[in-house]
Amino acid sequence: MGITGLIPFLEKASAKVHLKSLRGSTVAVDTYCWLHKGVFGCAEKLARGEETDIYIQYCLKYVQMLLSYDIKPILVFDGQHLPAKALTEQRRRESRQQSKKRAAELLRLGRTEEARSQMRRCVDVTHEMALRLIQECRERHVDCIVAPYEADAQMAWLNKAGIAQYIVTEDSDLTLFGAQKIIFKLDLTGAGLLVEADKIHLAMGCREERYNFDKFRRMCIMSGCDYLDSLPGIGLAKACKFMLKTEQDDMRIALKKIPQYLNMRQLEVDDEYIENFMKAEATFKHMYIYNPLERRMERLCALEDYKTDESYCSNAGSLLSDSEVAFNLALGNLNPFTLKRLDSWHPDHSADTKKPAKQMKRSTHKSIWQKNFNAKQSPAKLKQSNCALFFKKVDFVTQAIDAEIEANQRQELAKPTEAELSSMYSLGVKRKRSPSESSCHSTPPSSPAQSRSRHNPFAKEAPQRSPVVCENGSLLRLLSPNKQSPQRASDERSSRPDTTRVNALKRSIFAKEQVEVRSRFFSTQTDKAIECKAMEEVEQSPKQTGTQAIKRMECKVENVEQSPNLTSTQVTKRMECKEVQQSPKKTSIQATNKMECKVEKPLEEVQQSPKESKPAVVVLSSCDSDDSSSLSATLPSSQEAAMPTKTKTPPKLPPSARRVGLSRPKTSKRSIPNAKTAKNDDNQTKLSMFGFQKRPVLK
DNA sequence: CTGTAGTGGAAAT
DNA sequence: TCCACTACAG
Repeated sequence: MGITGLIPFLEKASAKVHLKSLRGSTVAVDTYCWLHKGVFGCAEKLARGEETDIYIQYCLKYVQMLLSYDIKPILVFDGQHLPAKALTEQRRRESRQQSKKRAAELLRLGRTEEARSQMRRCVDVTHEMALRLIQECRERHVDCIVAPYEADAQMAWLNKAGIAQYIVTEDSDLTLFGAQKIIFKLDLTGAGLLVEADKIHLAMGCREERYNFDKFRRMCIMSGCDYLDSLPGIGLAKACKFMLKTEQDDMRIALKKIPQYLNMRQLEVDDEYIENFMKAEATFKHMYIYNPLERRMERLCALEDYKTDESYCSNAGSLLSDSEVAFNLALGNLNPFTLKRLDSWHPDHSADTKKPAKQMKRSTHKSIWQKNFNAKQSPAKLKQSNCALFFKKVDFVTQAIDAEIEANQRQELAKPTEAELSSMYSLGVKRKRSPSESSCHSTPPSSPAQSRSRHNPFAKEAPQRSPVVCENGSLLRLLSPNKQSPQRASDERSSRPDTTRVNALKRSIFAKEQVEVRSRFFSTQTDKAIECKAMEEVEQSPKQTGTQAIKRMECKVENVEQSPNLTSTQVTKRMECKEVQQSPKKTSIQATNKMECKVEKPLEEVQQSPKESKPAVVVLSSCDSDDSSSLSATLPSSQEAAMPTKTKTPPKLPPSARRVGLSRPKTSKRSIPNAKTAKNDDNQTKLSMFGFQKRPVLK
């Protein structure tokens, strides 16, 4: 449900966000989203009526994650169905029943796969399931609240009242209820998409002074929402166009002008549509919510605020006459539909009957059900936590949480700053030496099983000692002689013994000390074999792409040297470099002249595999006036060995001197047109920046 | 060409 | 339910 296409439409009002930047704040959660996803994991069991708590554990995982970032979660649950939605709910229930029957039949026929898919369709999130989660949350001192009607309105109110600064949901309707900061698509790594209401004008493409929130809400309702289908042929784009065109505030008049303004003569706007439009708008504004501080039901916005006629509020719910019932409903003690009593928890007399189980993390935030809860505290807290380097010592009941928060903080501290990142330019190479390499010949390709484990970020490698880092310049020169000057590189090509000597030296050093050399790739004979393969692909590239501005190069490098004791992570066996957006106009010399390498660490990936070495994107970018010539190599994942290490930008040398000695490989009978030679050189240059040597000339 | 509407696959472990 | 993709209408 929700508004079709609203999240993409709000792209300009949204930004990626991570929970770590929300420390100290309070987040209202649309728990139905979590429950629904959790139910998916155990759909079969539930369909068969078996006992399971998989969905509970799934939700608790999210709760623990929020707590670990010192975020106070408030779990919000749906309450009664609105009369407007009763029909659709009825239909859904029937469809689920049908799925259930079909699933049973398919099972009898032995068609398990099909039965499984039907079972997924028939599972429903019941209030009993919600209550189980609520009970688990109570033990953890995590606030829960059941909305009288829709959780959306309840969360928007919590946001408006300053109790929750953010809302976590998957339902785009939240924006229409007037929530200010909404996080969509929150995942278990803590990343999500933040949509801010005060940026909506950017998405609508209108100046801030001409924008008001009503325009946006009306646009969404026009495009079709839960309470009103759209007029045929009207979607978000047309609705937006119309709302920006009209200055008429009275929708009863404005809506009549839709056909005229949108040049859709055949469109008919009848009075029924207009009435329903007014009702839908009132539903979003005035739905009943529960105010836990005052312990009473209220409208999300007072009728007086909009001078709305109460007759439009027939879909906005009705006030429960018995405040005790309303209170217990909000606490989750009652089944919202039958009002049957299922539990009798009361915040005022709830002693901790049980001691917390081992490792159970408890929230120490103030409860919204506490009599002295003060909503104003939270924004202040938030303000503090906005400081990038703000680390607050949290007085947690359990050490577990404290430790986890500290771990998060350490992790962040360990991340290089932007300045540090830009000063890095080389690939860090985490090398592992395998015995087979002592012969300086390329190792045979690893078995599929092996390579799979290397590609699996969760695959565990043997624990390793912390690497000793070498930044010694002369050692670097020794180890990586072909980087120093083209002259040397070409010398090396002509004199094999040199290379072997260097390799032998490298090996001895690697064997004796655990050294991580902060340099670009070493070039070895093993590498040469790889390079040959890579170069073949590079050669094809100009041919295939011709004069296209964007070339893609993929070099697959296999069997790079390994050294088991260097880093906590893995082995380089395969490296994929993708060249993107390489301007063909740039000559190799230009490109070489100003080429620099930068290392970027995508934070999300770092976050995802904190224990693994950090994945890196290596960007070799030309520093020419325009940035079009850049080469970025994405190392597929952390266990790929080529890892970033710090190195200073190499000294600038005159163009000729800085050509890193790779002449165009004159393989085969393929004659490459002159026009393409430059490009080819360019590629070679880039390869050389990775430490690849010239492809041996084959005659 | 733009925008809407319809279809099929994925969701969790 | 949401997303990506495609077909179709204006």
